[in-house]
Amino acid sequence: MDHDLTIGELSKAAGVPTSTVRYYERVGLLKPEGRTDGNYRVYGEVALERLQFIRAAQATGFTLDDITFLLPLHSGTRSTCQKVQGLIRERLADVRKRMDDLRRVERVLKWALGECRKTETAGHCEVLDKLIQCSCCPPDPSAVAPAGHCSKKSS
Amino acid sequence: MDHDLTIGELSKAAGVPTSTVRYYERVGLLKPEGRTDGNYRVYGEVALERLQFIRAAQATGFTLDDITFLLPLHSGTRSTCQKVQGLIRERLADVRKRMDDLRRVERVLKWALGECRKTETAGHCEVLDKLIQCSCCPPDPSAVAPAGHCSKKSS
DNA sequence: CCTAACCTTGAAGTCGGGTTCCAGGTCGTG
DNA sequence: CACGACCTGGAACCCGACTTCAAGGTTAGG
Repeated sequence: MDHDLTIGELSKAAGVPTSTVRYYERVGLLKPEGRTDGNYRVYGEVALERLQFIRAAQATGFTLDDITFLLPLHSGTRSTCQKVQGLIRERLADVRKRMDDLRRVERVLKWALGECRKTETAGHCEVLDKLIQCSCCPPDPSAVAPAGHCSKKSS
Repeated sequence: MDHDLTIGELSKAAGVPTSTVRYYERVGLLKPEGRTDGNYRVYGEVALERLQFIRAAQATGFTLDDITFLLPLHSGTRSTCQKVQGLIRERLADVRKRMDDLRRVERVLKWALGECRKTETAGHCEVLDKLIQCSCCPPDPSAVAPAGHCSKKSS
């Protein structure tokens, strides 16, 4: 193992386009170990791990900028636990806020679905008018706000 | 209450820059109720609610395009309950998937935080190495993860 | 009446995270 | 030694979501 990889092999192995790998190099995230005689990039296993780390970190919501900071930690540097913890806590707060928002949206959508079923027999689906009024997207002003269906927190 | 708002008041109330409000108007998300004699935009309470919803939805990862999805349906269609329900259900599925993803990420981050504290004394923060191993498997399967490095829990 | 704070439009700029295009150079197989 | 598949650098382009700029109009307070 530990056989060297071309950029294409690396890309394939990590499921990332070569263009993206070169882009990561441009922004300083992932350097090749060296070059061949023909000036091809040469990567080792470590690069694959790094690349996978980058994608994983991205998937958990870290920006490339964050990752620039995380990477040195990942490979070898020590005892910056405090900084790492700070970053993790930030992400965590972020995640929680997003979950709250999602729950709100879910509540609205669920309500809308039920409402829609109710009005189905009426021949005209009015739920969107209502949904629009409490959530988004303007109807014409004539249709505005007959009821307090939005403001309820419970019920 | 329900007094009209200028764009500045609306912005302040929602915590969104006026430039953004105008941008939302440009892309068809939020129209003013009308204009004053001096050609100032006039908004009502409804607009504030909409704006807040837009921001909440955005924060959960919906694009502005997603948020626009109700508009075409709204205008003049009737008895489209089925279509509407389909769309709502789609969004709902979407929301739930996002919540799952978020929960997964949250779990990983929480674990990482605890782990980080544990390994602190070891002098080297190893939590990131570990984070790689459990946090992969991205939301978009096409993007990453060709082969097994996701499923292995230890290495 | 003057001034400062607010508003108007349209166009251009920014930023993150890439992708695409060009004009070649290199490798391995028949 | 020719062919296609791969690689090279650099620059340009793309998209979403804004922000900023320029040049001027409106409005409230002193």
